[in-house]
Amino acid sequence: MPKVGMEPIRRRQLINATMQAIDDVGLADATVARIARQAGVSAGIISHYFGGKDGLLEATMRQILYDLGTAVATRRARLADNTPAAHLRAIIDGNFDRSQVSQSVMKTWLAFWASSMHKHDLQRLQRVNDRRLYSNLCCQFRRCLPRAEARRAARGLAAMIDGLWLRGALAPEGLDVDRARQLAYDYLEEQLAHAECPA
Amino acid sequence: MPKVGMEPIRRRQLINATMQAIDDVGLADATVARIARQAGVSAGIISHYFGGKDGLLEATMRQILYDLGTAVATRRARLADNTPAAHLRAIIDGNFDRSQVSQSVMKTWLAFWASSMHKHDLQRLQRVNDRRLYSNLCCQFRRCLPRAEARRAARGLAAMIDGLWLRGALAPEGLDVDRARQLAYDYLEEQLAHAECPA
DNA sequence: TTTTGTTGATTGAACGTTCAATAAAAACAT
DNA sequence: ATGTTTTTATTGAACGTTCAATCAACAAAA
Repeated sequence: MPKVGMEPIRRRQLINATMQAIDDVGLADATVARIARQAGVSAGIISHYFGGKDGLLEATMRQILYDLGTAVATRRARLADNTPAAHLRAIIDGNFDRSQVSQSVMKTWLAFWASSMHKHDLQRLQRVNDRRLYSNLCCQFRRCLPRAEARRAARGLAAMIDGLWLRGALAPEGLDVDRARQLAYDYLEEQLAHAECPA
Repeated sequence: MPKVGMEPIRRRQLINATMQAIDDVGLADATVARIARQAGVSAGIISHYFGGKDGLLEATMRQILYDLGTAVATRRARLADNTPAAHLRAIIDGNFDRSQVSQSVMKTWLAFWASSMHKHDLQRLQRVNDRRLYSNLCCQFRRCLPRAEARRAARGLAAMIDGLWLRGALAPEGLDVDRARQLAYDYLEEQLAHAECPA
């Protein structure tokens, strides 16, 4: 089976297998043996490509963050108009696309959230993402709100997005994407209602 | 040291030690040895009083849920007036009191959230709490909103509360309780703005 | 003396990592 | 084309560590 250029393939395989394993049995029971089996490879290969289990978990979180960033960036790139509202809706959409709003990605997110509070490497990654969301929101609100109110609105919308997302991850029936997005839209509109927005 | 009636004392000690250990090193590294050391007792005592580690973790989550329920119930019991708004504010207050908004409780909550997705016993507990919050909110909104809109408002406010709470748990600077509560209040007011509320 | 509470060494299972062995593809030589 | 060597990819058994659970022994109160 050995061919050249297997590295990117195996890395992707193992990252996907990690998410699937976390979805299946949770981070605590996602052993290297299970992940490897899920990917259809041997356990030793994980250390070979990622240096160890920690490296694989970090790479998995990086992948998720990258996918999220891409989802947001893509929607902001092809925007109908340049209004703050359009940008903010694109950010909301990106966060609720999340490459895939699959159960496995949401569960993995939640597992990493909990884990990142004590693993320094993961915490760094998580902070970057958190700040990016807040800063993107704040930047757009700032275009039609005073600084203090822009911050307030950004904090509120960020909390709303994460909250909808969290409850979707925890609910057995899963996340109703359209309903969640609508609630975020509604909140956004209220925040902009009393603002003087440029066209 | 052995005296009669140690059971409730030891149980409380070990539950508190569990939260402290989770705060210190996370659920994954909160071993029975560590928890027992934190409580100043031997490791064996955990199996004696809780049947095992799982029993201790479930008891810890139960305690947190109980404290939350108490915090909400207490505030709803001594209400200035009987308006939906007053009840809803009491629910918000209770959720942001949470007996203590300490880092250890928030971290423990988050750890249990992640864990509850794969441990059946914890999932049951978590669902009960989730439904209780939603149902309490919905019930009050229902007093001045049509059913569909009451549900929408309840979902939104629940998401806002959990989201603020989640972001507070993840933020290194911790949760700014007053600011979070104010954002929840603001959202509540917007939801009630277009409603016909009884006095 | 009996009961209740507690200890901590021991046990066995499970885990991540390592590494010698292996196998196939690629490169090279003929 | 064919045979040979080198490189790359992969395996899986063995190892050392860590952990939760157990239980015989013990201590203090009743």
